[in-house]
Amino acid sequence: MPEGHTIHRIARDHQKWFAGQNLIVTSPQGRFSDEAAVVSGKKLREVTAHGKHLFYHWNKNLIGHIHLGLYGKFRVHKNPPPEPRGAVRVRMIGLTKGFDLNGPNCCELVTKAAHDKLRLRLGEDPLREDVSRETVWQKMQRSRSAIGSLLLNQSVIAGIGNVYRAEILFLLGIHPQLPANELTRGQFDQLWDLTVQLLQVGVKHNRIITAGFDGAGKVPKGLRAAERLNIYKRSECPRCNAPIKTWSLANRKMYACSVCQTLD
DNA sequence: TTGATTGTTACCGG
DNA sequence: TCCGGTAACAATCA
Repeated sequence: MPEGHTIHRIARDHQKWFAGQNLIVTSPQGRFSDEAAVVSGKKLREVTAHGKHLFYHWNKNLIGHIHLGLYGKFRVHKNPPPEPRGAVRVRMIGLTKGFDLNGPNCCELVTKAAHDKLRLRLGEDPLREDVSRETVWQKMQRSRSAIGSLLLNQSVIAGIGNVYRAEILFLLGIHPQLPANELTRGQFDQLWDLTVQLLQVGVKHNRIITAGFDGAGKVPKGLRAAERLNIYKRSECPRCNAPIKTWSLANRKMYACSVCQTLD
């Protein structure tokens, strides 16, 4: 389900709802039982996000690391919590509400050292305040990989997924197979600014919206899911009606307009 | 029942 | 070392 905007939204919500509280942490279906006991009843200090990774800081050296992968899902509920649905990996209960977590790719307790090491592996997160656009520019300059491949590479930019990749490249008229080191500085700056803008819109509205902006960049309201996107899962270009081509790039399905997005 | 999926990682070969 | 391709894993739904 998630790209970076979802994860940052969750971090923001969980920080607001649970930070400072002594959460009850359980693992109804096991697979996190020992870890749950370690942190249950301890005060949760802070919830942070980097790319698609979530971190629950109980203390300096005791950090919950969650990655949702393709299927991971949080279900937020008011107290008292309902019966667990499906294989609930971990359940946290705060003062007024709590959540169940199903199907995460990763759900573990890590030390500060492991947390730092993991974050070193990750690239720049456009949604974080400590982000460095120059680092991303340098990595792109050094890579002959297709730009459509690099955008999904979490060690370059952390947080972009398959939907944003297709939408960003379409909006800029860049062919996904363009080698990253052939991007001009101007193109890169455009790409970066658009990425930051779209991800921020995503966090604010809790959904991916890349279509229907007016001249002032105002976010449209009341659009159906299919109308919020330009090209992802479409068959015709909304701009020129040309057929949209699809192929596999970096192991995921790429969508691009056969006319608007050309090489050179 | 089948196939697809808003993801990541390891491994292999060029 | 870089890079692309492939498979494995996770859970849900149309």
